[in-house]
Amino acid sequence: MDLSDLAFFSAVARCGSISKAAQQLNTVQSNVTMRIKLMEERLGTPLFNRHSRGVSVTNAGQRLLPYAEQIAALVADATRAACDDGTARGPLPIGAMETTAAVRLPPVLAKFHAQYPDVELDITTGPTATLLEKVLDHSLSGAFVAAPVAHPELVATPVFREELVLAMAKSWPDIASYRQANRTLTVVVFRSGCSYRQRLEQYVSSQGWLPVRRLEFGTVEGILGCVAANVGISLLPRAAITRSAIGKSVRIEAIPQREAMVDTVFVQRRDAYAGAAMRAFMASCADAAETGN
Amino acid sequence: MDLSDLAFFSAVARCGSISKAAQQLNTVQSNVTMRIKLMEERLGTPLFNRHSRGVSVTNAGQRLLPYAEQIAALVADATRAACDDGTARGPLPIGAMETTAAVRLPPVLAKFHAQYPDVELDITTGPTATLLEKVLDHSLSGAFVAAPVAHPELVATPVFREELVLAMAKSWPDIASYRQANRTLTVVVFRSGCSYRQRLEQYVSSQGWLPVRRLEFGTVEGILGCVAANVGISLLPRAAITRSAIGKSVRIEAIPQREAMVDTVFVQRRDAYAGAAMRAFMASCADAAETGN
DNA sequence: TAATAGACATCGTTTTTACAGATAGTCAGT
DNA sequence: ACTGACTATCTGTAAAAACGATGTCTATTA
Repeated sequence: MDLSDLAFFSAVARCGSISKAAQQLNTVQSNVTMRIKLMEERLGTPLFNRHSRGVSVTNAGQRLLPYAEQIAALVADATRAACDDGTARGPLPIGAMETTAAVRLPPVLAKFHAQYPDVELDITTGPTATLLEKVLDHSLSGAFVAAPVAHPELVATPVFREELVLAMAKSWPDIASYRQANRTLTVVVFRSGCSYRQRLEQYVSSQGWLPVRRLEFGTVEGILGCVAANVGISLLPRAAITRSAIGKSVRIEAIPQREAMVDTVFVQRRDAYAGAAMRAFMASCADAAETGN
Repeated sequence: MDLSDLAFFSAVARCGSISKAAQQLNTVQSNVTMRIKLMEERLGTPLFNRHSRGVSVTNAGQRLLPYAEQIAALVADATRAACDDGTARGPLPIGAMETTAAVRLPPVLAKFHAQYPDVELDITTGPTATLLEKVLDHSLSGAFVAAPVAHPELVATPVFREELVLAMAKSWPDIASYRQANRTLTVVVFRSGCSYRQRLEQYVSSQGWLPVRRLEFGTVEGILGCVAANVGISLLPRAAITRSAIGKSVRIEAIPQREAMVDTVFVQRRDAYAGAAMRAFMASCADAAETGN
């Protein structure tokens, strides 16, 4: 069994079709057919059921599939490990929550890039759940997400600590009045999956502020804009508000410490190879965590 | 990078020589040279330093080596997993301590073989330490060794419990006399690495029986023969003595419970794929552990 | 029911890659 | 300088992979 065989197999399994896999692999269908056939002969067991609308993986294929993926990931790691001569360079795909990317990362990235110009940083923002998935499937080398993270395949290092505060327009009425009047409260939140959103909803319901109307946004600036425009209230890291230009025109109201404090951790796959670029990046983060926190 | 590339690389690294690796891989030297060269080109980093007496791995090679081995092991696992159609068959290399192999295994193996004739059992005996190494490097699928086993990559299942007893010739003088006379005691033991041997030496020294002369043997029968011939005393599982033909002509003396009881566990690699043959074998063991213990 | 479209299998040809063998170059020890 | 043990390179051959065209099967559709 060959590495390209495994790649062919994975592609066919993913696509559920030999023809589609051939396209994706930049080759012709007969080729893929042959390779799969050979593979099946060598293994002595069929990997796919053929039918008129494509193929479906057999039980044997199901058993093979996770291995194929793990092996591919390991080989990728191996090449990285071998090429890694100790100088930080090459691509470094990192994920971050929107707020972290907006508030904490800019100074870190600026310094890091100045120090290691050969590292091609690629920051992807998204909610915690999405980021974790991407780290797990190797499409991100690491990510900044909200604690706690408990997954056997991940390791988390605390980096930042945020105080979540309520943000509302200066002219926003006293919150207590909503409760008394049982008026509908509009909360401006990040898209589903964001852990800050969960905090806010939890807090809102603990305060008995239902019913609630939600407005979703993908960026800090978007949310703050809405808040400033008197659309609703939100829950954001204090730093995200104070450091934003619009932040000056919103009112901040603290919530109880126990519900306000949230740690931002940097997660990586436990088994992934941390190359020089990665190690340097983590060192920079640790630096930032100590000084700027 | 190809799987056979990794095999070539591993072989060269192991042999420290391209020529020797070529022999081992059943191919010619030029071939290996070329493959390694291509590999180095593709990786962009040299993997070996060439000198007149062979090659030595570079730092990059050192980093790659563990991956190469892990990937090879994974691929082997993957093929097993794919081929495994639920019927137990194929090779099943198992390790066992000498005493376990002599006393506990025969009935288990007999029954297992009757039930699963297509499994090619291959029992290797050796001391615990050696067996654990072999399980770790994938040359054994599992092994019966003395508890406790604490290794992150291994899982251990208790199977048998043995009572270790002192064995000596019928005419052997009272042990206390040795201590009083400060005479040299001869102990007949398994070769180094056996955990029963450790127990015996520990017990002997705890009793203040030094000085001691050691005689090493590799088999239960050999040890019992010596013991019966009045050469010395030994520490063995009670069952190993009572079930042996020579056992009738030796005297058994119990030692305190706390030092006598030892568990035999079955260890496997945590990450290895347990095929149908393996699962069936473990079921048989569990059976034997329940009924015959 | 016959035509059709989409999907996999098969076959012959071409291109690429791997292999074996022979030869040349390199370095340490004598 | 010679020798022995290695590795690098070159070359023709053999094997394997890729390609493109064609065949076959089946579910869908007119």
